[in-house]
Amino acid sequence: MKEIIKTEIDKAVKELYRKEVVFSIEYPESKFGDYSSNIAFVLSKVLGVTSTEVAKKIVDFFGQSNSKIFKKVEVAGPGFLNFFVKDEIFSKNLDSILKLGKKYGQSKINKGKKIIVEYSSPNIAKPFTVGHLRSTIIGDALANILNATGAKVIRDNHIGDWGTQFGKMIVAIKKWGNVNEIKKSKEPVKDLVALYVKFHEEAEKDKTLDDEARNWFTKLEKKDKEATKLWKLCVELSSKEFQKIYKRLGVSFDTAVGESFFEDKMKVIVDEALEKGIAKVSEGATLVFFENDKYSPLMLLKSDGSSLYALRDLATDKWRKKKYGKDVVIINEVGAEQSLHFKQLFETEKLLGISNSNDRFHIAHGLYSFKEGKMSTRKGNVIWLEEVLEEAKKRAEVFNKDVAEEVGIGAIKFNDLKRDSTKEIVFDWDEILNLGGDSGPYLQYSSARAFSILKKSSKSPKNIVPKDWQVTDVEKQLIRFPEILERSAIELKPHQLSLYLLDLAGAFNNFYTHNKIIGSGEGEAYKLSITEAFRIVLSNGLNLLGIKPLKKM
RNA sequence: GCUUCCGUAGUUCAAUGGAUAGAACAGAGCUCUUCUAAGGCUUUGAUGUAGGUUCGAUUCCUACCGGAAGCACCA
Repeated sequence: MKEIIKTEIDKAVKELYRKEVVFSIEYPESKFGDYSSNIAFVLSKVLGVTSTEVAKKIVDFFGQSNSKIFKKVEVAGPGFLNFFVKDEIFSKNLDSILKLGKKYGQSKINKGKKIIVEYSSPNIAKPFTVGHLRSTIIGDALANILNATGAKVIRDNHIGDWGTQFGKMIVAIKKWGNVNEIKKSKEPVKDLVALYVKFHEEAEKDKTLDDEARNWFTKLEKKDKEATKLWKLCVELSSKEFQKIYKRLGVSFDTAVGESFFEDKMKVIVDEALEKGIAKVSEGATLVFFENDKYSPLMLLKSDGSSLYALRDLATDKWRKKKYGKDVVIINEVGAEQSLHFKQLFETEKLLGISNSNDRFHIAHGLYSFKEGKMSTRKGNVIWLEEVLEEAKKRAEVFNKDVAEEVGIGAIKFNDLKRDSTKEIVFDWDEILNLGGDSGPYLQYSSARAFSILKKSSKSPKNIVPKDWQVTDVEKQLIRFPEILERSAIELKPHQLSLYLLDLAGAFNNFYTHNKIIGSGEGEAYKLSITEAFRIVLSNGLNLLGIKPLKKM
């Protein structure tokens, strides 16, 4: 719709002034019309005429042109152009919603693009905690949204199954653990984490432990048999645990290649970087130094010759470009604490010719912070994700018990998706498991409500507008969905979609309380078709966010 | 110390440089003999400070104050 209006204005301006200018279309407060534009301000600057003057001319133009889409065009304030859209546009839009169903709102703005969305990416040997939640939820929604705008999306779980932490694990298992007991344990991952915590406690006292751990990782990189065996054990046990959680969250991936996979693809990169003078050896370690010390140096190899994750990331991206094509766009959904790492990484990739500045993105999310202080795996004060899911489910039982799981997950996911991801969240059970107000359950409830209305009605929806029908906010909101989806995709911000769904549901609930379908008046069938359209759009939106629309609640 | 991100109602969050800064929660008051009241309707209440750019600044720039994160062998 926005595009249509933009074209109309463009035509008018070209005819009146023979100019091409960049301007915007906005959704104003409802009394200022359905759409508004700042075109008069922009033109006023270019032409040196007052904005009101320009605005008036454009209004006159539309007044005479007998527009097919505008009921009314007005000048307001210092030169805003307010557009009132004809009522039949909205019912025509209902037609396309009812006809297209699940396809309504899908767009082609990203058609032909290949996009890798890397998200979740847990570190094996560390617990799956609320910390991993944000990346998993936001990344999944982002992937869905990009997919719905025509991109070929590759969902990539870049599992952290390599690195010094495995040296630590191996030392801990050998010193304080028992392989057979771990294998038999009901919660092997918790046992592993306990060992990981023990390691850090002991390492505080005994500094040689860290050296020992680094040694073991070096051995692992050199394919030492014992090291590899213990490493495999950790990886297998953790993977099982992760699969369980992903299943519960309803998240899946197209590929989940661990960091270890890139072990044999790193040497070439180091050689190339050294040869081109991009990397230098300093104090025995290999590092990339940046122009004018723009960023602090990026370490590729430790002085003992073992690799660091920056190098593995370089190898990963090089491999991705080879596998998926040079034009593939790579998006990492990773916490904001790694912002510097990604800046260094992107810069280095540019120097090495792996990527350019248009095809690498870091979507940084703020961290969870805790009232009780920082959460740290190393110290063992963590909140396990499973705990959170269970608590959510328990709280959601105040609704229909049959859907407690879906409602609980919906609450957790939406809590993350409704806000701009850059901000940090203070972990607060009441906030995260919020079941009322602006929440996932509210949307699920609205969806169940619409389902129920449609199910219980004896009539079937008919999209024929009754006489004297006043266009409602639901109809006006419904028409916005495709634009919101595109905006979400362009800005890489799922919260735009979330907030829209809240507005939409609010408009519907309001509509519903004031438009009960009773008796056999001529408006009933039309009200039902609005309800059906709402049901479709809300379901589409919730599915994109990875939240289950419910039929019953 | 340096760098990055964030400061908006009592609280949690919105606002592609636009109009009277929107919601939700909490508080006050209404609202179910009618398809889901876990709803809906009223109502109280906010841009950290000081400058600058602009017709117009929550948004951009500068300084300061406050919070978080990062800064060479973790990821």
